[in-house]
Amino acid sequence: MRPTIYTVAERAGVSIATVSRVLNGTARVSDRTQAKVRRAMDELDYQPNASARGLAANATSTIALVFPKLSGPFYSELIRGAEIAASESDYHLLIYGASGKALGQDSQTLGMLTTKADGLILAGSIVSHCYLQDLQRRDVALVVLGEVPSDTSVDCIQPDNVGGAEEAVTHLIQHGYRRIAMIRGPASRTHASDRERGYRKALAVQGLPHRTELVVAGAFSEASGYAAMGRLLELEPIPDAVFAASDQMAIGAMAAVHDARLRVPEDVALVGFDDIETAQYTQPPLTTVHQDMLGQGQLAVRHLLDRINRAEPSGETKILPTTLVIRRSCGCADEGFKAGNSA
Amino acid sequence: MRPTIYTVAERAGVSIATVSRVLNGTARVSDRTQAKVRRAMDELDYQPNASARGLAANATSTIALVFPKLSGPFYSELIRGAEIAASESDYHLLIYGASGKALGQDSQTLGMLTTKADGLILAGSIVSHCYLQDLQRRDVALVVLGEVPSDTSVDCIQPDNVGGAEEAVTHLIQHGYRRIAMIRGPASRTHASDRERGYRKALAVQGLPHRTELVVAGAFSEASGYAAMGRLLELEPIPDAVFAASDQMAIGAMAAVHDARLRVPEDVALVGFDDIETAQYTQPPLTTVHQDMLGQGQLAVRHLLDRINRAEPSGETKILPTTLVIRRSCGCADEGFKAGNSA
DNA sequence: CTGAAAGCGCTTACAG
DNA sequence: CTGAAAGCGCTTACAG
Repeated sequence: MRPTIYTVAERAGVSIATVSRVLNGTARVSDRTQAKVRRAMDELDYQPNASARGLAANATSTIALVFPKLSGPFYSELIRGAEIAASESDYHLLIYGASGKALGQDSQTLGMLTTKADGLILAGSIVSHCYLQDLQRRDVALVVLGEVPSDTSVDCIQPDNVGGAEEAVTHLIQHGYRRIAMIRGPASRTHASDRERGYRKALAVQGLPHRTELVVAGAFSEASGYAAMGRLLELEPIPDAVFAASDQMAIGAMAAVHDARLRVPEDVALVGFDDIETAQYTQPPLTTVHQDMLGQGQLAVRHLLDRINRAEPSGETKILPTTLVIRRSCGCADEGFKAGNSA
Repeated sequence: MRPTIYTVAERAGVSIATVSRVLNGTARVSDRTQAKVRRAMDELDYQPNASARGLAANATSTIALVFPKLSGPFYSELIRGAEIAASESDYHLLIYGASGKALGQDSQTLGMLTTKADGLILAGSIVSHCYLQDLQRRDVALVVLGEVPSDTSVDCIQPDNVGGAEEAVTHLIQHGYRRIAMIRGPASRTHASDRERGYRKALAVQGLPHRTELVVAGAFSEASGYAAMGRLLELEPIPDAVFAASDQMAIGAMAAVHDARLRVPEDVALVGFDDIETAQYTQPPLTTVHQDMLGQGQLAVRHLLDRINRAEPSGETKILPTTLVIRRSCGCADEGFKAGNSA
């Protein structure tokens, strides 16, 4: 039915080895032969079979991107970045969302993915320690996006949580705010504690005291940010600025301020972290720390391809810089949006 | 190195055919043998090779989801829906973003995908007419998400553009608005003209005249919505309500209203279409027509799996219902968000 | 219920 | 520069 490498070889009057060579460019083929083969392929509309290639070459030209749950404001940019970098190298992207699966099943699935793809990118610290070790033992090419158990030696990619937070809080201090609170994330997440570390560091560098009552915990969600801000507004006096460890919490916090008949930034300034798309559209637009998910996706793929191609040693963690995006919630005035946002 | 079906067979003291049978459940195997085989598989931590299976069975258990460009506010929910439905049937999802590729190359890539996946979902009407015909001729299992050339007979899935628009405009009329404008999409898109059709239908049903000066064109982007609203605000009198054919245009329009020192909904009411995530966070929150991208993704995969498994005839187009999400930009009062949005 | 064997469509030493 | 041939790890008639 479908043309195979045999059909092409026959039509071109050469052996299948030769067809394979022009297909892959793995060896010199004379120009004349090459031309004959290409013509035959064109005429037959030949498509090499990916499974056969995968079996023979022991390489699939695909990368699997695994998510804990396929939701949240981040993963779309991540996928886009990964897809861009993958297609640059003629790789394909297999998406797996480990949504509601039991752990045991997950281990099975990761195994399966391992034969469908040449390497795995694990996003959002899904995989428990033992799976990681298991995958490493099997010598699966691997990179983790996000947090990683400290005692494993997997390659991993992270945003600069400490530096980003420090920059945000320093900016608030430069505005003249002195009573700066923080809504932090859950203690279990290293992302959260890194961002708190940045907050403290900024205070220390600028010579401000660190008051524990100004740090309240959230859970990275809007609702938890709303509640946390509620608690901060009961302090006397209320903080003059708040740094939230995620935009979602900042958005919740902003609603709490509105509901208390106060204004951002006049009564309380607010800065978030992440720069999710929504941050541009809050009222006022949210000043926040941009973490480049597109770039992280690209970097993850490129790094993984490196590991697939050269079996280098591993264990490094790459920190991607963040940038402070200044909008209005911090007290700065910005341009509004008719300027940009074309298309 | 890695265990194969031979390793397992040897260890279990059976033939590879038997191992294959318990792996796939394709034929009765006695309980005793089955147990032996399973134990051997466990002990060896055996993972069947996907490429070998693909080659032998001529089926890959994967579906490719192809995007014109992997961006915009929709595709993430679409991917999530597709992934959920795929994993329910033990399929995997291959993501391909036909970003900046030339058309010729795309044809090549679609061919390649065809051997890596058992079926294709084409999102956002990327594929020109001739590719579609080409794919159909090759008998590739196919479903299109979105617009489709009217003279082809591919299966396709669409939101109820006409009905959704009609419901939105009817809601505005019930609010008492009479001078209702529309910001439409580009004429080339059937989505756009379907939504305009719904607008006209609502006016007609409610006995309102259709004034051509109240319909201005946009390009589905924020900036074009901003510009379009600018033109509407020059009319005398200005419209008392505006239906925008996309949320992105509605968001641009809202900014134009603010910049003109007018208020939504007091001076102009506003309704969008799509219900992108941002719509909840505009000020005021945007009333809009929700189109269920998650559901469309799931439906697309299920439909495709049907076609893969039973080679039924094709050509139908499924219309998914939309729902009007009432927030505040239309003039209704809503609850605000501290109620919902937990986690 | 189980096995021997052919075949899926490629890649890649090995010769020449 | 080119070809003959083995092998990748499965599935699936065909026998029994």
